[in-house]
Amino acid sequence: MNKIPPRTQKGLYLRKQDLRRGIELMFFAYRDFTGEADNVLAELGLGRAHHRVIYFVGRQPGMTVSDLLSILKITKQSLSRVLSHLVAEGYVHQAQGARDKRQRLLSLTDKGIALEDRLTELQCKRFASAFSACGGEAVAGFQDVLATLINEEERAELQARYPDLFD
Amino acid sequence: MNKIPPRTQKGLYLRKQDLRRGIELMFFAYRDFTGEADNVLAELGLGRAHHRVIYFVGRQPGMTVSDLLSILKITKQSLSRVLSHLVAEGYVHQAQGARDKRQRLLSLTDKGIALEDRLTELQCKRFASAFSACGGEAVAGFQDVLATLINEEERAELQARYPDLFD
DNA sequence: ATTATTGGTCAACATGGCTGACATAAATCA
DNA sequence: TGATTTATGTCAGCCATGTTGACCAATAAT
Repeated sequence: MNKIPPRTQKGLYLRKQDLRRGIELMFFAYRDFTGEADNVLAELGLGRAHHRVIYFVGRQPGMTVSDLLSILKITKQSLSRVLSHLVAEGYVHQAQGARDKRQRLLSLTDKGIALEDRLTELQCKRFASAFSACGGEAVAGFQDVLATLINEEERAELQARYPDLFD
Repeated sequence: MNKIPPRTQKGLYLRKQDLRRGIELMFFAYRDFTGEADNVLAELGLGRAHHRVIYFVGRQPGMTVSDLLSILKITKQSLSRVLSHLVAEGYVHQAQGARDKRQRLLSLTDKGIALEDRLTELQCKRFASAFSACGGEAVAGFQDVLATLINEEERAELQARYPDLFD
């Protein structure tokens, strides 16, 4: 309806130009955010999909394949390929579930932990540097906007799984 | 060196937990940010790679293939495949350069403009909604942190190309 | 006990990155 | 002018990572 955004203080960041800047910043920042880790992974014959698995298994050891599927939102067939590879290469350990023997409870091996540390350290350094440069107010805004960009249902799921994600 | 971040006000957002939150928010937000557009594209037999081309050509009509390559940072072979498809399907027009006849100056056809509008509108709505919900301070922080996450050289290039990206 | 659900695998296909080899035309330099 | 560099493109093939479909096995539900 309002092709021209309101001239109020409130609307000054809702001009088409500002919204497009959001799109562009997301594209460029995401690429560089993942780039360094991608390089390390490539040297090891791994890809970004492997990284995601290692990251989330590292964060929540003992999780099931189903847990992981609901976080990554890919098909179990896609995950299976990547996961099998990580198990074969000795990054991830699968243990039979006690309650349900079909389940494979996932955890990182020492080798997996070492890689997770290395990759997470790379990305954390980037964030630490950006956060320091921008300050606490900016960090809060960054977190707030990113959280709000997430689909509502998804955000509810995540909130349930990781209560501290949206402090 | 300091494994434990400083206990100062300044350091409160530099705990490992906060940095990991950054990693996770980027992952989830980026997925949902691209998700809706991906669905539209899939219906048209296009992918995210086509979207990027359409977006940046729409933003800067008359750009060359080289310009596009330096923005997207993929190989010309990869771009060629996607670009040929878009030209064949009538989304993108190529004109011979006047100054340099080797160049193909890229622009969107009416069909391309319509698609770009549709996709950008989807993503802008998401941003407008998040920006409104979070407020101007948060938006400024969001932009500041994302811009700082970009590699320095890359940021310099972008600054030169798009002077208003980092206002 | 049968059926439905859940957890996982194998096979095959598509997209979109990549490299290498090569062609062609235009611009630029010695 | 002739040689080199630049811009573009093509073909062929590889790899990573998404997708479906068919299927198997363990558990839960009736």
